[in-house]
Amino acid sequence: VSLRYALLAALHEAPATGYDLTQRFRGRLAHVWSASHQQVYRELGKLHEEGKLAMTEVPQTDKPDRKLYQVTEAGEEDLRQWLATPQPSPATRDPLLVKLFAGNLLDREAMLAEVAQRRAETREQLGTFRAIEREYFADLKTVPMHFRLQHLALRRGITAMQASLGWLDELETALREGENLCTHMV
Amino acid sequence: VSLRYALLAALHEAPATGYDLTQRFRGRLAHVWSASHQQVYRELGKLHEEGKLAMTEVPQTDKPDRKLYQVTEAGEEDLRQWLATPQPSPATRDPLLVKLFAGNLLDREAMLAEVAQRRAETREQLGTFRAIEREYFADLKTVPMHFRLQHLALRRGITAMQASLGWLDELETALREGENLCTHMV
DNA sequence: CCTTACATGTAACAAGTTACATGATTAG
DNA sequence: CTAATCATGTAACTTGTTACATGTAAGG
Repeated sequence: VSLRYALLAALHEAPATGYDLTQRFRGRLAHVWSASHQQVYRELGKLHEEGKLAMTEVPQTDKPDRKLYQVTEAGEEDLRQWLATPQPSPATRDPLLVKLFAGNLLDREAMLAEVAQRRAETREQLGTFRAIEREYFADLKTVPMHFRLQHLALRRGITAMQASLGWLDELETALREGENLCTHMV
Repeated sequence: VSLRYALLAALHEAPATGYDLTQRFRGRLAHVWSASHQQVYRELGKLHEEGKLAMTEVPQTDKPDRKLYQVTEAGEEDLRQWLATPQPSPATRDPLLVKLFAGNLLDREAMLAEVAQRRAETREQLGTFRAIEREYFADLKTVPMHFRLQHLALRRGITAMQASLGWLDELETALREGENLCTHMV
């Protein structure tokens, strides 16, 4: 149920359109929450219907009109209540880890390629997170509370990516070592 | 689409019933994949219908009969093909991180309570993972390949939990410090 | 000419959650 | 008497993904 609250929180920060929100979920908020534009538009529609969001159409020439959403009092109250309710930790579901349990069916070369790909993705993510850190959290002196918490959230993303890279190295080493030990990975 | 392959991989390791698989997803495999018993039974039914799994009913006295599943050749081929296909990295979706973006709506006491709860859950998970490590991976000398890879998967879970605990400490510190700086968290 | 950015959506499907349902046995 | 473990499922719902649909403008 958290998508709606992710939207409410993001709109509480600053009013935005569905398009903007989709961008945020792929940029600054990628380590926090993710959603496709279809999900975003659908949920915004629902929230608006329920009176949790107010909508203003902003006409544009040359480009399609924008629908700017902002949180209503009802929406704020909803968000406040959700904030007060402890949320369960998210479940882990990583297909790469699943593969490690396939034993002798695993193909070393394919795995090495996948590890390389995963590493590239992870490095890129890490790069964007660091760029965000430089852009938004350069001055660590002037720290209002909400700023510090957002920075902490970002640090979580950064350390997670770093840990991931370290682990991928270990995995690669193990896969390469195996080459000398046995032809079929049994 | 990965649930079916998580099931095929788990059944390739050792034939099992839906009940067994559900237990595995909550125990040894919790850091790899998770699924509720409803999901497991549903997917097993489909896989069996499609001929990817063979099923044997094992009558029991005193307890309900068991339905033991094992991977067929068609299932193995399917799994092999999936293994050869690179899978996307999983998206992050953590409601606790969402909360950090709610700014002035956030209630410090509620957050501290939630952090404490999350820490307790994480510590427990870490405990079980370590127990598994002691039980299954005590002798690091005798290492067949598939064993090493499973150990690596487990190490991933363990280090993730440790990193999580460290971060929760940082978060708690930040929340407490804020108390001295401002009454409302703006 | 082709792709990217801007900006919105619908429809169908797959995956995951929640609630309900049954029924015996064992341990506190 | 109550709860937990064993063992299976159905039904309804919510969430997330994939494919399809439209239309302009700018940049390489």
